Amino acid sequence: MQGVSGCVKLQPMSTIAKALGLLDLFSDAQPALGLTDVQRLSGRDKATVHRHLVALEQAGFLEQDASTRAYRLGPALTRLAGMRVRTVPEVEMLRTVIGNLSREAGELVHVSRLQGFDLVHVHHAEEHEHPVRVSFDAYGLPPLFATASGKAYLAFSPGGVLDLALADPRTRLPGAPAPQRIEIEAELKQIATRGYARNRDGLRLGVSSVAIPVFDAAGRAFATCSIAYPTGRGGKATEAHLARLLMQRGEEISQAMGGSVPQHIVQLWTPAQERAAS
Amino acid sequence: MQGVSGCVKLQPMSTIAKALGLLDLFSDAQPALGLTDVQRLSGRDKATVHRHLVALEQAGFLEQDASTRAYRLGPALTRLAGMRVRTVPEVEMLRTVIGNLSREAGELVHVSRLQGFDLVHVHHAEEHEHPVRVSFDAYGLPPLFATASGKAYLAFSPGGVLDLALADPRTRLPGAPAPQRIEIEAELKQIATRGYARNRDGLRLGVSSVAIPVFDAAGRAFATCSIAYPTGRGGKATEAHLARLLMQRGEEISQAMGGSVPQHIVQLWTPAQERAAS
DNA sequence: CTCCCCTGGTTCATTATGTGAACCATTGTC
DNA sequence: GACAATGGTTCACATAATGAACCAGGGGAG
Repeated sequence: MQGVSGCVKLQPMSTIAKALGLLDLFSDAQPALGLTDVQRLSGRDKATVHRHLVALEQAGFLEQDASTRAYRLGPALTRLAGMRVRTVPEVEMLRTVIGNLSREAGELVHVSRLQGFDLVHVHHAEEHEHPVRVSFDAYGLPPLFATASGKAYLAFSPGGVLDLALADPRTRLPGAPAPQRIEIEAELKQIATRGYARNRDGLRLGVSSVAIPVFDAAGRAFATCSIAYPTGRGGKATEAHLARLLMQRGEEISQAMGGSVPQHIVQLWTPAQERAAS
Repeated sequence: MQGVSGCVKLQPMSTIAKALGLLDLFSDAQPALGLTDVQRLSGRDKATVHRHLVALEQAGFLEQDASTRAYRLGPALTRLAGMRVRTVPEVEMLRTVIGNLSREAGELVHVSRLQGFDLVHVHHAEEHEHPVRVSFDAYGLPPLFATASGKAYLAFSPGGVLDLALADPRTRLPGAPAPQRIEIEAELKQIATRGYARNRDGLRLGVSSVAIPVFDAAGRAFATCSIAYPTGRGGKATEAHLARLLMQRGEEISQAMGGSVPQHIVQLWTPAQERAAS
């Protein structure tokens, strides 16, 4: 029954790859696996699997529950991941994932981090060949309420944050009237159920964008990722398309920055059929 | 020159262990290593090291900087660590590390998490043989200002938290007068420079304790770990000894819960001579 | 510019190392 | 008490890891 895996034996997979591959069998749905579970899922021989599991356990990548004998992810992972987050600059962590997103979206992608109520630029990527491009200022601090990013952040933060943001004049465009609390609340609620925030010509004429929050390890929004595009490039369909790409990459982006997306938002971002195919 | 490593060849280290061992060469001080760096540090052959590095990279445990060709810890670590934090209950994550601490301290060890200003019990360990033991109530919610844990948390949290805590009557013993702001501030400052909080007979007569905060991935205090002992068991020397054990394990404890200790506090907790020997 | 040394990376014969069918030991269920 | 799970171990076999020697590029120093 096993051994009929579709892949051709091009270059004989290293034992290291095989062992590390076992870690990918653990999931949110199945966080603890017994020896035979792993054996079944991997399709490899039981003895081999066992030796690999022991090796991974000795390195701290797995740990074994004393009573059930089941294996689960080990403490070395948190240790090393912590080190990575501390030592690798955010820009580096984001480069590939944001680059890919920009390439597949064909538009400008931004990541900003929140400092107080300022959206400070972290990284951007513009890997496309459109002759018409959106210009931007990496050093500007756009007001929260005038951007998709700002609204994405507020929509996925606890209620108190909105109160503080409304009280701060720097969160709106200079000269603009204070946003109506009731209207904003309705819009944020929409965003929270839709999964992403949008903005059409709100900050600069001719520039639209969609945005989602980025979550830290505790599941709190602390940054945002947005795709900006010339409003002329398309209507509702374009927006929906870009938003979908963005949400598909949402989990990857939070993970790249050392965080993780709360489960209920993962479900919001992942269409049911895609989730089924994993 | 190599091969003179002191360890006897009891059981020939698996290639998996060898490869995973390479990850331990990365540190806060040296977060990026070139091929020859790794080769030197590991003492293994260059070709071997290279194959291992490639295997680790392909699995996402390392990534290679495109320009410098140096390797650094990869994104798979944050992905798996996030999964571990989500799926493994806190109690499980803490069991071994807290158990060890209790064994070496010979006293009761507690971990509590902050929910609002309540210290809710997460896990405890009591791995010792003293005939005299400290009893405790896992379901009680002791007032912040009456415990070492509470003060440890406040001392390592931003200033605004103290204001809120002072305003809340639940943070003090029923019937007790409100703490004097100026005195509390002085004590917290002491704790912050000393590295740990202490309590002698403050909550219950005959029970003393020392405590440190536990930090999340963003370096914010969100829980505490304390050692409780009968006041009669010793004086200042005992307290200092237990506090030292606690601080030595501090980083491990935060890491076990998926967080990491801010660098300046690691230095506070680790005596200079110990840091040199790594 | 050439030489030299130091990188990162690759080759290929040798053999140590990982492999897996068959085996044992426990546990729990009918 | 038979049976079917589970986790774990053994040992002959051959696959996959090893490392000395090799290549290629890049940056100083002279």
